[in-house]
Amino acid sequence: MQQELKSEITKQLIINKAFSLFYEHGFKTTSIDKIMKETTLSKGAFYHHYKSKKELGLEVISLKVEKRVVNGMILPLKESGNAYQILQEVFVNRLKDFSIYDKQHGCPMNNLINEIGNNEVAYQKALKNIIEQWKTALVQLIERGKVENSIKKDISSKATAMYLISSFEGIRGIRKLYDTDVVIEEYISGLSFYLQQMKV
Amino acid sequence: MQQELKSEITKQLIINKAFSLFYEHGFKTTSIDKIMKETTLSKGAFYHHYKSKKELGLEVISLKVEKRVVNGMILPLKESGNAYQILQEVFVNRLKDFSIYDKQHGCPMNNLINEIGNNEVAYQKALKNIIEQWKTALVQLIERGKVENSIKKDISSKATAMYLISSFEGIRGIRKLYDTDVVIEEYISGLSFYLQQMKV
DNA sequence: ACATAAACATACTAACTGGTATTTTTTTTA
DNA sequence: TAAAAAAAATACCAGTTAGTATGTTTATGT
Repeated sequence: MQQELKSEITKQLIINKAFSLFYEHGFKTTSIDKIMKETTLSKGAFYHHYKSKKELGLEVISLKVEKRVVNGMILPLKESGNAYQILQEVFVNRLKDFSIYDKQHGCPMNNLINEIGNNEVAYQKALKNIIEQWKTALVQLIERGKVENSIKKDISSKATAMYLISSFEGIRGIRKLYDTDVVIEEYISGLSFYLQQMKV
Repeated sequence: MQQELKSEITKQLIINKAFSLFYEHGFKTTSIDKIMKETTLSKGAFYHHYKSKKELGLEVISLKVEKRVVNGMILPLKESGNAYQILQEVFVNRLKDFSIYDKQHGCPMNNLINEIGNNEVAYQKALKNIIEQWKTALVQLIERGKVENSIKKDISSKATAMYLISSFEGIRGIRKLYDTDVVIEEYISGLSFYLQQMKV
């Protein structure tokens, strides 16, 4: 039982270090050696817990990357309150709350989508799953807004959800190229204008 | 003079093959060996024309990637006609005209932004330059629309331009995860709704 | 036609890659 | 407490990486 715990702790250590390195340097250029040097464990330890780099990648996506999006962008949508206001706050606040590091390094999910999104079907599915969760939560919120009469009834929830997600992920990438927040401020201004028209 | 031409032809050959391989497999995982195997020339030939992979990467960005965006998204904005209509057509038609291959592989620029956009300042600058050109062209078109009275005068051109670019690049990435055009159709629907509100 | 230089080829290096085989250490169980 | 099993370490492998050193071939200018 103590062994089981130890194993779990080691796996978590590997996953956490792997996520950080993938985020900082990309997936392909982060080697198992580099990850294990960070954990101060050996390569043998890695291949005892994981059968391949691919398996690790999938765990990092489904545990770390997904959790980040769920906590930052999905759960806040499910809180009670005015749907329109929640929509506005979540997108704007999240963007403003990012650290400089996170702004410079973009969205971990979006980085992976664009780096390995068309390499392996398994990665594709894992990443798509996150997008679908996000989309579903947005659609639910928008539908809620229609019922409570804070959002216009004639707009397409799915289209709006998809457009919101696209623009958010897009700006997260583009911001990486800049060293100021100007593009983010412009994005927020464009977003606000977009949101306003769906306000009832 | 014949030599100069030969040199230019070889460089173009290398750049073209490099672009295709970067687009298909990503920048980091495409080696000089793979590129030169495609050209049926040798590694010696490569290092005679380029001093490093980085130098090649920068040429691919400034020649091939930039040209693609200029031809597909920027030049069409400068044609005469109703500004609002041009905006709508360029974004929607471009997206619909992509081949299956291009949909599956995303936007070459966006792929690079997310793969190497925070690695090297040189890459950052080259990619940012393309975004800035695109943004400028969009701002000009929107301003033109305001003058000719096809676009509302109270909207921010810069914010709108940035929001349009963000969402376009975002959906190009997300589409890589899917095997149907559903997300693209939703995006177009969301975009149309966004555009409608700026119509005078 | 001959020296010069450009274009390209061949052979190599040292570091790094994902992964394996084997051994040692630690924990569990009977 | 001894055998079994899990956790981790060590040493290795074959293939790949960007880049270099040193050639050979081809064009150019005199």
